[in-house]
Amino acid sequence: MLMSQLYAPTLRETPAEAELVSHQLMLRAGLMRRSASGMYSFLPLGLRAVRKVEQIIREEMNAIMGQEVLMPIVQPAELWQESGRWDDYGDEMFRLKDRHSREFCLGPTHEELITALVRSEVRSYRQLPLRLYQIQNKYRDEIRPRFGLMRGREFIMKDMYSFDKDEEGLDESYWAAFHAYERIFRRCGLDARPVEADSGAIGGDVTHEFMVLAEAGEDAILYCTKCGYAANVERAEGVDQEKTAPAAEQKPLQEVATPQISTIAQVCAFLNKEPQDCIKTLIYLADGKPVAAMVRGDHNLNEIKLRKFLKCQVLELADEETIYKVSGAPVGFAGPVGLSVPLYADYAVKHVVNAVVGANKRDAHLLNANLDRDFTVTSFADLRETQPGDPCPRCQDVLQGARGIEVGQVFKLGTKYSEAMGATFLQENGVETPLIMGCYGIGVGRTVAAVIEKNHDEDGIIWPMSIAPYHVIIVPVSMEDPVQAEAARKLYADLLAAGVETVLDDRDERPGVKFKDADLIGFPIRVTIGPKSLEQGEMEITIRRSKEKSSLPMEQVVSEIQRILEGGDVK
RNA sequence: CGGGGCGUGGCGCAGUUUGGCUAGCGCGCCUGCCUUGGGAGCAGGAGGCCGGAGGUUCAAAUCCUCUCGCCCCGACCA
Repeated sequence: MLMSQLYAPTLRETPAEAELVSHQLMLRAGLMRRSASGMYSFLPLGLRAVRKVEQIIREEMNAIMGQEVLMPIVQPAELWQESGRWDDYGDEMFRLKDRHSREFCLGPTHEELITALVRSEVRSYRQLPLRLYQIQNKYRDEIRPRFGLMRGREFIMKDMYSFDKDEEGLDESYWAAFHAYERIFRRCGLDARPVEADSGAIGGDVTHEFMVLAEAGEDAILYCTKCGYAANVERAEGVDQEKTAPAAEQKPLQEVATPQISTIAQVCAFLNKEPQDCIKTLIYLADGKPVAAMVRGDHNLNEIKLRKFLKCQVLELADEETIYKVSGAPVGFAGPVGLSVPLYADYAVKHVVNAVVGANKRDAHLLNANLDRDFTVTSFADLRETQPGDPCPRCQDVLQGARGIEVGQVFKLGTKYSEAMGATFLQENGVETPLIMGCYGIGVGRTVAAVIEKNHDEDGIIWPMSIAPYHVIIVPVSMEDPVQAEAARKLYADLLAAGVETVLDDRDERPGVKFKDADLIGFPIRVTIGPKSLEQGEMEITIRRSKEKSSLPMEQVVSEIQRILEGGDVK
């Protein structure tokens, strides 16, 4: 490709719309442009990187017996009504009607479609296992799109669906996908670590997310350096610890006036207490019924855990009116003493002695509240959000915290969709059984963004060889000089002939401009052709990542580049 | 949806508080000269219904009302 022809409009200045480095660089390097909030057009360079990631994914999916299919973006409402998700998905689903007023959506995912596709064709265990995948645009009307490709409303996703005859089969499919993911991300030059995760709306119990550790990541994860445990904070288990400190003496319960003081921070400042001396009592509506949940003052409640524990569909913080009705006080003064609704407490609450709690009375708190003496709880459970510094649920060592970009997730779905949609097969013993499913997604655009997030410097992108839009850029210092121009064109032709993806910067620009663009776009290898070295019959190779330069005789350039390419990535 | 911010040539911004002359600056773009190992220099030039609609006024980028879009923080998610 000739640089003069390549549609890669680079920007000297950073567009105001971008916050994240990866987003800024994708715009500056001319990889993509925004068309609407959360929607992007890929330009040639960006698309080439995307295609390379897709190709790696295809190879690894095919290697585990995945077969590629392509399903529509526009999906009929009926299928979603069958699974119940037409209502569950809510505002996040892009919905539309055709001219006959029939309802459709832009697919946010494809479980329904694939299940429908398979149920009409798979009849027997002999046809299993079946692993189908597709790479397709998906649509979610995100509440807040942000960070360029990290959270768009339109995004490219690979998803594979597995269908097995039993749990063992599902397990095999699951781990095959799991290990394929490890290979995929490694090939993309990413260190993506699997963490235990919550399955969210998709359903299922066993699931891992693949996280690229990065400050820009939207997810918080916890991990243990000793035993290797790693989990999303949404999922990370809390530990029911034994009491360590000797029991302090229980002081008498006492009510204190706390006018206008309702948050933990305010209470602590006012009463000269520490957050861990307090117990937070939160009033929730679980499927419409009020319940109370308690965590220690320095802890946060994990709503996912509470919802699972209560086995309810909808869990939301109670409105002011309900809180008043339940606690007899405005928001901020609820406490366990004398509360009549079911009361669930996090394990850590067990060990708070002489706690500060709300008095269930406006502008008042209680000092020295103690479990059993002053209040009882309906039951204890793991309800808090686990945080860095907490003990590891596996080995009790200290958990570390980090932020991560979720580039992929694997789920064991079980029979949620096959059952709802009647996708069954006949087992060997003739019994009709729902297919056992798994699903496995990778955000392709997000993966590209994560690669850039982890591979850049102040000058621009540093592509790993495996997904670089082009491998090599040839930069003649001046195309005006016929000797340089001739040498550059010859090298260009030779590299193309050798199958090396090459761009020749034939623009009539000063060398500085060409170097800056080359660095910004991030070609892994640059060949500089200048008058001085050319006199010696030499050219100069610069490695983008290390900035390492070496001059060598021009007839050796092609073979040297091939050597570098065969050596895999240039780190 | 709540909170905050922003819409002025392709990009980055000033001007808006306190209405007033032809709407500026840097970068980019076009032409010419010159220059050629890290975003050169000089000269000339093109390009803007100031997001949109309505209103106030002799006069609106500037004041008022409504509206659309975009970004950031939060609740949701690959």
